[in-house]
This record gives sequence, C-alpha cells and structure tokens, in this order.
Amino acid sequence: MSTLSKNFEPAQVEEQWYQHWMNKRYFHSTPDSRKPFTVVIPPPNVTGVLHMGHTLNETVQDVLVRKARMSGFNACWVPGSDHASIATEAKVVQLLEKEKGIRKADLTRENFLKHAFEWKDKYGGIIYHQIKKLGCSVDWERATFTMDEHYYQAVIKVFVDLYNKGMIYRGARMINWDPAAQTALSDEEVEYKDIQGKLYYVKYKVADSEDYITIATQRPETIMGDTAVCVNPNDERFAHLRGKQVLVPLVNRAVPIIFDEYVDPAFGTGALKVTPAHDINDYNLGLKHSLPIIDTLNADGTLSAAAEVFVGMDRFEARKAVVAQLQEEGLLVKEEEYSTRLGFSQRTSAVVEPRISTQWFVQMKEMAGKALGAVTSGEVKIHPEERFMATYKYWLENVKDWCISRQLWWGQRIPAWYDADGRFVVAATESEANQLFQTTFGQPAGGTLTQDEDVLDTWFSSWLWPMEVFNGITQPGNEEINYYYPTNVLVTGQDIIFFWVARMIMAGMEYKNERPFEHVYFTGMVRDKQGRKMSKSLGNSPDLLELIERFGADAVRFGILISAPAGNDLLFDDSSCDQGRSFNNKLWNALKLVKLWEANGIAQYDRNEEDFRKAAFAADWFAARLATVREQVEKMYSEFRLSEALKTIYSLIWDDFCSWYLEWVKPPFGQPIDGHLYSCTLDYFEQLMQLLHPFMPFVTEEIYHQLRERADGDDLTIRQFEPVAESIGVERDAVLAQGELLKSLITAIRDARVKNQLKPKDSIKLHVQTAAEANYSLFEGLLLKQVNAEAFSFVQDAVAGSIAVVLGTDKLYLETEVQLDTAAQKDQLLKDLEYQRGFLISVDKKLSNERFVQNAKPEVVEAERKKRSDAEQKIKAIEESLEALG
RNA sequence: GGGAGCAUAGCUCAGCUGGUUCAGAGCAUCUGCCUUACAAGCAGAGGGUCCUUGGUUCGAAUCCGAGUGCUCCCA
Repeated sequence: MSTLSKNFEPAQVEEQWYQHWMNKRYFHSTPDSRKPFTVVIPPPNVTGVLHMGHTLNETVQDVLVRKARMSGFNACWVPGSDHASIATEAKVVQLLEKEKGIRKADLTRENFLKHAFEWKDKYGGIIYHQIKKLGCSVDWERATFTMDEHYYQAVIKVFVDLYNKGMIYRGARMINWDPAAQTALSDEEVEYKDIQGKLYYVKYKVADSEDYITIATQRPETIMGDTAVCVNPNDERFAHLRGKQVLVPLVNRAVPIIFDEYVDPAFGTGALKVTPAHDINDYNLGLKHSLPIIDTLNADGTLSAAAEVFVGMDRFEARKAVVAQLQEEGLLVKEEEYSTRLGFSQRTSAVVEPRISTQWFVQMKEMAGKALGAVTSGEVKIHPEERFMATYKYWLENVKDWCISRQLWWGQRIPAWYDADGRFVVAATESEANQLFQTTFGQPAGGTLTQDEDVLDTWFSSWLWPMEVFNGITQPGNEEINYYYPTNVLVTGQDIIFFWVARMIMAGMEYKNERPFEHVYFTGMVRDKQGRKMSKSLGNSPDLLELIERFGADAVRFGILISAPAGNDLLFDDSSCDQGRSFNNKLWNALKLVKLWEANGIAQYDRNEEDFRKAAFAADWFAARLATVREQVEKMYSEFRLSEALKTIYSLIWDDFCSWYLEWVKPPFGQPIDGHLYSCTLDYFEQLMQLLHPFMPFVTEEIYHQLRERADGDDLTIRQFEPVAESIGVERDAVLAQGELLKSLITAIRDARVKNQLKPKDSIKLHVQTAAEANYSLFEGLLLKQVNAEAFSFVQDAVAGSIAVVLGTDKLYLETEVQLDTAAQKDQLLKDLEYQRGFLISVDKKLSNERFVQNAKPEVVEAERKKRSDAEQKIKAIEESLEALG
C-alpha cells in the first residue's frame, strides 16, 4: 500500500480518471438490447464559455446520466454546440476588423464563412474542454455542431418541407429590427427594460386655420414619418376637427385627422401622431385607415432620405436635433418625465427598432396546438410542474408567427431562389430550383436564379436537435433514431422555455409525431450571493476552470448542486465549493482510517453467536441505514430532487458512517480489527462511493480503487447498482430503532458530561434504571466505549451522588469521582419537567375535548393517549430524580 | 396593465394529502477539545408569534379570502 497523502488532491486524480474512462470508451454508446437512456445537451453557444448556469445544467445531466448508466441503462449523452448566428457573426466581424483590418463589406460571403469556420475551430473547443474538466460523461464520438454538413441539410430539408406544407411564408410585416447587427429578430429575442424617458408635447398646425392640435410623443425623431393624427371619436375636444388636415412639423406635409377608439383620451393630450413605419400600433392603425407608410429610417438606424431633414443622422442624435428645431419654431409645448419600456436586442443590446420588412415566417398556430397538447396530456412532463406549466401554456396559447430570417451570413442560407422579376421557388438545391421553376411558372427562369441572401434563425436549427443528432431528419427511420428517440430527459434553464423547449416539442410532434423527451427539468437561474443575476457586465460570474483548479471538479459539482433546490433560483457562493472540498477530505480521511486498520492486521474474534451478534450490532445498524437511504435517494431521483438526494447521501456518509459507524467499529488503539467487521466496512464504504459517484465521480472512483485491488475494467463508473435488499438478515425497523436509542443515549450522556464539566478523560461508571433492560444488551459495550465509561450496571433505585439523566422513561446515573454541581443538574431537570408538564396539559386539553375524541380519526386519538401516558411516566421519572438529588 | 410564483432560525432552504416522531436541515454563531482518520476536524449548545389579518375546522406553518413585501414571465 502506498502511503496516502494528508489531504485529497484532486487535480491529478481527475486528469487520470477522465483519461481512463475515455480510454475504456465507457461514455460511448451504441444501440443494443438494453433500454436506452438518452440525453441531449442543450448546445452551448460555440463562441462562449461555460458560466455557472451551464455548470449547474451539465452537472445535473451528468448525475442523471451516470445514475442511469449504473442502473442497467444504455446511457447516451450527446454533446454539441450551436452556431449562435448573431453573436458569432458579430464576434467574427469585430475580430476581423481588429486583427486583420478586414471589413465584412469587403469580403465575399464565401470568404467570410471561411474566416468564421477558422475562428470556430480555434475557439469553439474551450467549451468542450470545460465540459471534460467538469467530469461530464458525454459521448464525444457523437459531438454535433449545428452547422455540420448533415445538420445543415436537415435544416434546409425542414424549411423546404414546411414551405411545401404551407407553414412557411414570406411577407412584409412589422418586425423587430436590430440596427447594430442589421438583422431582423424574433419576438423572443427582444428583451424589454424599464427606462426613464421623456414625453414631448408638440403642436401641429391645423391646415387652413390658425388652430393647433397638440400631440404627445416619445419619439419626436419619427415625426417626419407621420401620415395622420388620430383622436378618439368620443372625445368632444376634437369633434370640430372632423374632416380637417394638419401639417406635420418640420416637413409641412398635410395629413388627415383620423378618428379611432384605439386612442385613450386620458393619455397625453388625447391626440396621437400616427407613424405606421415605426410603431407596431401605428402600423395596425395605418392598415385599418389605409394610411401611407413613410419609412424615415435606414437599416443602420440613421435617418433616410424620406425623412427630408437630418438625413444620415443617427436616430438618437436626430431626436435631439428635432427637439431643438421644434423648440426654435415654437412648436414644442413641453417635455415631461416618463417611464416606459423599451425593447433591446438580446444579442447586441441595441435598442430594437420596429420596422416594416419582408421576412420569412413560420405559422405557429397549428404546431403550437400540438405542442401544448403534448404537455397538457402529460406526454411530456415538466418539472417542477407548478412553476412552469402556466408559463408554457400561456405562451403557446398566445404565440405569434415566428420570424426566422436573419440578415446575416453565418447560418443556414434560406433555400429560396429568385429570378430577375422577383418570382421565387423554394428548393434544397439550385438544380432542383431550376426544375421547380419550370413546373411552377411554365417557363425556365430568365437568366440564372439567385438564392436568398438571408440565413435562418439559430433556433430554427436547434429545434431539430434531439432528432438530428441521430440523423433523424436527414435519414429518417435509421437504427439510431429509432433506438434513442424519444430522449428521456431534457435539462435546461427556464429562460429558454419558448426559444427552445416549446419549439423542440413542435418539431418533434411534426417530424416524429412523438415527444422529443419524456421529462423536462428546469433549473433555476444562478445568481450571486447578493441575488444578482450572473452576467459578464457585472463580472460576478466565477471562471469555471479557475474554480475547478481551486477546489477540484467534485467540489464544484457538490457546491453548485447542494445550493440548487429544484427549480428555484440559487445563490451561488464559493463557500459551498469549500464545503464540497471538505467533504472530499472527509472521505479521504475515512479511507486513511480504514487503510490503517488494514495495516494493523485483521483478527478472527470468537464467533460465539450471542457475542458475535453484539459485536456486529454496528454493522447491522449501518446496513439498515444504507438500505433505507438508498430507497429514499431512489425516490428523490425519480422526482428530480437531486439537491436533496445529495444532502441525504452527504449526511449518511458524514454523520452515520463517519461519526457513528466508524467510531463504533473502531478497534482499541493498536489492536487488530475483527475480520467480519472489516469486510463489512469495506463493503459499506464501497457502496457509499457508488451511491455518491454520480455526484462526485472522481474522488469516488479513486477511493473505490484504493479500497480493494480491482480487476481491469472493474470501475465504479460502470459498476451496476445491486437492487436494495429486501432483507438484511435482521429486522430493519427494530435495528434502526435500537441505533437511534444508542445514539440518543450517547448524546445525552455526553451532554451531561459537558454540562457537569467532566473532562473527556474523566472516566465514569454508568448505572441504568429501566423497564427494558433487553434494549441495552446489544450495544452495551459500544455505549461504554463512546461515553468513556469503565463500568455498567442496571439498578432499581437512584444512585446517590451521581449525575442523573432522564431519557424517555429511562434514568441514567453517571457515577464519578469529580465534584459535582448539583444546582446545575437541578436546573436542567426542572427545565425538562416544566416542558413535560406543559406538554401534558396540551395533550390533556385535547383529549378532554369531546368533539376531538368524536371527530378525529381513532388512530390519532390513540396516539394522543399514548403521548399522555408517556408524558406522565417521564414526569414521574424526572420527579424521582429530583428527589434523589435532594 | 395581464399572469404566475414566493414569504419558515442570522443566511439558503425542507416541511407531500391539516393532528408534538412538526417546528426541521445545512451553513453561520457560541462553548469545550491539538482524543492515536480528519482543526478543511471532534464533542456539545443556543436560536423561529412559520409575513399581517380574517375565515373553515375539535385542531392551521399546512386549506380558503384580503392585505403587505419580493421575484419572474407577458403586453
């Protein structure tokens, strides 16, 4: 046996075992006769690094996957990453400019993509490295990227198919425009924030009159796009303006005054300027009243020629300029502080501009209905259900069509092909498009067809993830998709419930007519100690690799999980990793103790049955505890209460195993341990490591191998759980009760020792007055050892001059040479007495209430009667002890 | 503005279908211990009108209503 280090040293152990598991290909899965347990990783963004939210997610998945792998399943966890269209393109553009001085505008699409792929190859590996360091048991041979060739084909195939089914259409709509990335966004990519803005009151001159009408607006820079002023038809103040026109300031355009109940007379001045090109509500109003649309903004957020004034100026600069100009012309009535909500691009943080634009959309209604059904019917189960079911339902019931085109290059290019006249067909390839053009329009395309310049929303690729990682779209019905689909559980953050989860269910129902996963487990958001969201801008997100370096991967996994109650947001703090590291150490030291016993030699003690059973009490008790906890943990797994499961295992190991069991079986200093106890101890230790392994894979694997010599391939990672034994050779409840009794005896006596200021080394003689002497026979020896008593006897009466302790109805007397403070003892007993008397009164009160006795269930009444008689006996015992004290 | 969730020890939380095995756990705190695996430890202890307020009930931390505070989602 090599000498074990003082403390557990994770770094080398982790490296070595991960390599070993990889060499053995334990994480690689191929279809076989076992039941599959499939998990697909929520693909992290290829440009990013893992933050604590990912860490939590990956850890949860790894726990579930490892548990399944150890429970007879063919576990398959597919890793991968997504191409994150907007974010990656923005980064690549930035980098090209900075490092090589290349502007995107100067590049061809092909060249740009070449750079993007180079960049992805260079930096995309960071995430995978982090996943490895964390110990995740993913099947690396299956790693998938959403821009892989087959995946690209799958996305195109689905687009063409949905188009042919009439579920994808192209049209001009008001969409969310990101002026920084210069692309359309879906509704989900816009984040609304409260902003302190201003409301400007502006006078519009009524045409052919000296009258003015005052409107209120937040966006004076869009005045030049006004095509009407609208008031409420029931508003008497404006009745005289019916049929009149007003002159738009700065551009002096005459526009009509229109009447619509949409306008709230109480808001602002009751008059609304209508700018159909730049506000969604105005747009709808414009449609209703057939107003012209004047788009006064360019794609980059500067004023267009249509604005006539301040052309080329940025929209926010233009706002100041317009206000100044209005003021100069005496048209600005006043400014007012105003709090409102503004939309920001999730990716670039630019203020989103509502803009009319021709884009591609997916019809959502039908698919949303199916996705909703899958969840309400229970086919897909959401955890924790009460928290997220309502959100999920609400979104699907109110879903709008999905804008999927993005004005970018990094992504799957939309397979629509146009001729010079703007006629188009949708087909996977150019040659198919040419053919289709012929059949559709009865003539060949005039000249060559050009493909749509835009790419698809990244989520339009990731919604196929659970299928296409198994080539389920490109090769439907293949062996793998048949075997692995549907997956078992999806673990993800609640923030992408719409972006991703709901859409995956839609795609699954559409293309497999089957749910993509049975369970969805939503983790909470990771926040810092002060409850703030972790974000790059706050700089409050710890670096994962650094954390692992400081504490070890097992400790980090422990730390994040122990503070993560199901579905709740969790406040992450380094100190929980510290707790994990201490736990590692505790395990390590327990190992050292056991190894020490091994070194001290194993003895065969006399197995005379009675004596042997006594010696084996500790072993029987722990077997019972282990079996009980394993059942509890099993249940917690099935309910996804992983944090609780970990706590339960932690306490079983630290408290039951280390603090109680090991102390109970520990041989006297220097003496050899009994062979039976020793092998029991190794078995238990081994089983504990197995139980903990899904949570803390490295340290457990290491200890597993330290405990006993292992044959090649006998590794904890693949070791199968034995079913929890129905019988452990003794009556489980009885032995557990005995153990509890022993523990409370030890604690009570130790407490009495401390309160009476006995030094740990001061020996005592223990006398017990009890009606159930048999209870003590099994563990008498253990009891003496644990409370440093040199003698034990049963007595019928109080022992004068001793410390009296009342435990239940038993009385314990600690005889000692040390001078005692009887006053302190008396105080303690009086306190107990007072409590018991109060308790008795409350029980009596209940039992003397006729309605309670009549209405409550008989067993409840019976329990109360038992409580009463117990309390009476306890009171009697305390009173006797007090009497003996004098 | 619409909807959802939460409120229990200093902190983070557990308490399922109402009844002192229900007022708990882990951290943190306090007091003893360098006891021969572990001071990143051992032994022991203290600490809560279960947000407020009505109601249902023989009985409410638990069920219902109202209020207050916080969080999230949507427009």
